[in-house]
Amino acid sequence: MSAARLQKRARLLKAVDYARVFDNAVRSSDQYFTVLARKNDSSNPRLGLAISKKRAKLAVTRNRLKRLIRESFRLRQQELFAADYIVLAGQTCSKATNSELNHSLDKHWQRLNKLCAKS
RNA sequence: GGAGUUGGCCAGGCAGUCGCUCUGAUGCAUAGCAUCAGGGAGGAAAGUCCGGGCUCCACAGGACGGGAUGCCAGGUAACACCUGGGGGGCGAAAGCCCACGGCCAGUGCCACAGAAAAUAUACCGCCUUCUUUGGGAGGUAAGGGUGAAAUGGUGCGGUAAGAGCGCACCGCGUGCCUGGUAACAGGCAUGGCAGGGUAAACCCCAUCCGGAGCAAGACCAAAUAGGGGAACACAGGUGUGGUCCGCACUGUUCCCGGGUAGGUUGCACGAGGUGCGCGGUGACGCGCAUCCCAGAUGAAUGACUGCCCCGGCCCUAAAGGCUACGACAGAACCCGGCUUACAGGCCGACUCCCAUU
Repeated sequence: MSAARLQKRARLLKAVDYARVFDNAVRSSDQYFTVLARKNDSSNPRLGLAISKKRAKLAVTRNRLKRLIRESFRLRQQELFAADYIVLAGQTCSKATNSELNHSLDKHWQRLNKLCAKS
């Protein structure tokens, strides 16, 4: 099995999973994204997405953001703490370019790794 | 060559790496994983504005109410769509646009101006007549003035002045004839003129329409609470009480029904695509052959790199270089339309102008 895969088990799929993270999480945010994280009981990190219509009006834009976030998570997941992550869309994310968003996400993953290690 | 009109089509391409989802096969031995093969967004997937299929509910039949449509004919499963035709408007033309039934069934409304906005009526004027020379009485609707709109228009006759008062032509109404399936068009005769506009005002007439929607509907079904039944035990425990009886609550196992989270299904063969032939002016229909062409569900269809292409920018030009740029936009039960958004490009038909042969 390749290390850079992103399977269903690495995703948050249920409402209860989301609720657990929102309930008590560490956060990292900038103008593009807010990323929430909470340690989980399984061995691998899991990803959830929350891109609101308010922040990204067009369906095309929302899809693009989700794909970018999944891609970034997929490539970095080996370095991440075993926790549940939720990425929320920020103010200006719909206007930014792909490379800008990728850089932003990289920073978030690093910062959350430190925060999770402390807690 | 230029200006324009119109119909149709495309929606960057190729390669590599890393992924996502579905289908089939094989293997491991099953919440799956691996390998191989194959499929994986649009012309608008959008707005959710119409029309259907499908599903459930309701329903003897009908009426009222409500809504939609509104020249005619055809197409279609159906439509507010499409095609052909008629009428009106715009344009030099190709062509484009039109809610295009009825206010002599009824009711309402018509600001300002104006004498008067519809039961009618007369400000100035014109004519006749009377007169105390201020004006009064009568006739008139041709002229002036108002208005978006004023009781047909033009001309001639006629008259005191005028007036469809009379006549001709036009308009309008009615009747007949001819052509056309029809809308309608044309012709002839006749009536002297009926009498403003507004129906995206109520309304009238004709035709059509039951309601809700895939979160429809069907099936499986935890945990927790609780309902019904059977068997076992018929003993024990708790409460009431001084104690017994009694009364109330409480057991174990199994079954049944409802049903939440969740899952499966509906869910991808269809008013289906492509090609050919035939019928039709056309929309479209018929026949034959052939193809299987997305199926996600916190929601897949992507990211990165390189090359090319098309724009843009730099450069005197070429060569070359740069690039945050690559239209509008993402399926969610499925079709037929409409509407709106849209970088750039390709193909065809037609009109007008200029030049040349």
